[in-house]
Amino acid sequence: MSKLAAILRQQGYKLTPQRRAILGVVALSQEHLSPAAIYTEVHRKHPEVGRVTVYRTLEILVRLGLICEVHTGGKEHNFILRAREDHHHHLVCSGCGRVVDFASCHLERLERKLSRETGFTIDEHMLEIHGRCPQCTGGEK
Amino acid sequence: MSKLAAILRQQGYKLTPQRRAILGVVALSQEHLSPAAIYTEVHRKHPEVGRVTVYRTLEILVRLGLICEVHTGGKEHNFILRAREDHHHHLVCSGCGRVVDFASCHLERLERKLSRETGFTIDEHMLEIHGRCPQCTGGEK
DNA sequence: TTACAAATGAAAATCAGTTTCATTTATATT
DNA sequence: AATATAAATGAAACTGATTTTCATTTGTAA
Repeated sequence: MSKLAAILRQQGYKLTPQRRAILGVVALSQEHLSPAAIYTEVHRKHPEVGRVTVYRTLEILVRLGLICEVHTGGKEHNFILRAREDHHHHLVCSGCGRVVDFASCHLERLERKLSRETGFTIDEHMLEIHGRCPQCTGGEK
Repeated sequence: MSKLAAILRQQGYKLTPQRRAILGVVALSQEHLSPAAIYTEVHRKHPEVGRVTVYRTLEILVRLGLICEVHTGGKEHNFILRAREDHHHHLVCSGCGRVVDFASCHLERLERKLSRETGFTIDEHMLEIHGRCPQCTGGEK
């Protein structure tokens, strides 16, 4: 039984085949999780799993703090596995859409300063850098 | 003629009664603006103004840089009046939606490093910090 | 086994936002 | 003031993600 499954079980949730399938995909996912992507992936192997169940399972995972939502601005919800220690951001090419991850953002100093000056408790930050990759730099739009 | 109206006019946009009404509400608003809230407010006094026009007007204001979007996580879009023309970011309270501007982000070093390592030409960055303001820190939700 | 609360999924509902398109209108030009 | 016309409007239909409803199924503890 996977680690995620064990935690669910332990918290009193039933371990259905659908949930197992969803947890499997979530656990393996290295990227951001959108409900749609998870549904597509899960549904390919287990056509008996419905969209609603994906949403409900993600809801549970959020409630248990195993994944957390990132607010990317689009209309989809996006989640990331919380266990992952590798906090990272994206460098997006506005030419071809290529995305490069990067980890170091060194915003801690800034966050501490802001916290001190405003009294805010800082939870998270969203950083995205836009530019053009080498292939797109010379060219058109 | 209000300042916002003058700018619109100057940019070649027609000054319709609907737009005047919307600009009036936007100009007075101290908090962040959701399309729904603006529609409700405008529609109370001018029932002839439709939802679509609110969306379209907000779109223009964004295009002109007079308001900018903040990502608060809900499904609604949220905008704030952009008083300042210089580069700045937002610290958003996830409790009450209060927005504090801040200017220093010191991402130049990071951008140079990324540029060197990836070959990207960096154009801009998007940074938004989320947390809870002093009033919302102790409490519920 | 059995009992039953929990879980499921098809379909309908919601909700913010967008698109379509026939009609109206602000504004520049006579 | 009258006219021409591109821009603007709004009702209604649409979209796409998410949520709700509800009849049916199913883990799991007893």
